[in-house]
Amino acid sequence: MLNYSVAAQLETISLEWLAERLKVLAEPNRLRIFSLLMDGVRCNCELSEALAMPPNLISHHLSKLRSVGLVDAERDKSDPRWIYYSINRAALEALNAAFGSFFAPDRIQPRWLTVGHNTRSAAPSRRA
Amino acid sequence: MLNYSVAAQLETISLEWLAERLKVLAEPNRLRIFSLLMDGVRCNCELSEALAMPPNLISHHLSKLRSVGLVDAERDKSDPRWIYYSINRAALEALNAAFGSFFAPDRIQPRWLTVGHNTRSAAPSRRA
DNA sequence: TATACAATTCAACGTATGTTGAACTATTCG
DNA sequence: CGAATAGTTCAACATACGTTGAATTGTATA
Repeated sequence: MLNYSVAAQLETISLEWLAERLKVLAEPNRLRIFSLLMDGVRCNCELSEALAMPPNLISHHLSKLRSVGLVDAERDKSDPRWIYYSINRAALEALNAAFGSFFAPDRIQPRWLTVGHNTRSAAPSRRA
Repeated sequence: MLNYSVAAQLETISLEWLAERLKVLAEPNRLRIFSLLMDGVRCNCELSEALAMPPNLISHHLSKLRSVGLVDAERDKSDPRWIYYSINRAALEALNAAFGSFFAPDRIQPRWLTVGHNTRSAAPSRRA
């Protein structure tokens, strides 16, 4: 099949795509920041106070969240010193879709399902 | 409120719980192993061959997946050298539930929703 | 103009982690 | 018994990463 390698490559891409986002989210403090942002747009100083973390650390974690598009930033128009951070809903929905499709329990297959269906058995050949 | 700190602690626990699992999953090779296990129970040697990775590395990643209960192991009764690995469906379902509830797009709140609802405004006080 | 404030950037540190290669255990097969 | 097989464990390495403290940028305020 000609499309096989393409499909395989696409799956590889989406797998890397998913891993990259999970890596960004797989950190307790970033999860806390993310959760506060879910409750509403926040600035660095608010997050810093709420989580008792220095502003530069908040800034570091926010940049990671922004690097994968999950968080947006917008300067205050009346006072440009302030930057408001928010969850990018489209990015979050895309992540949910990818996660749900990759980790869907219905994907789990019993071992011996395809025995005899193919020249290559579902069980490993016990001899070389 | 008396239950507040308890609820906060519970949320902290589940947040750490979620972060721990995401950390285990946030690795491309572990995602590949997990995906193959979704297709059916596999032994180390099968995974090793399919992913072109040394058996000790597969073993290392499998132990990480097992450490959070997402993967089970079972020895072959007729030949104890073989160990069959499989996805723990209950653990996967629990993870899906936690992920879906934490990252549900409907949780996203607009910034100014609770203005005037509390003594503490949704906006940070611009002065000390 | 000098001070205060929001936020980022930079350098440095210790720790965690994926990968590699070799050694080791346990069981089956010739 | 000796060789082969499946799998783990151990030591070592380079890299990635979260945290800290200080310096820097840009804007508002007294």
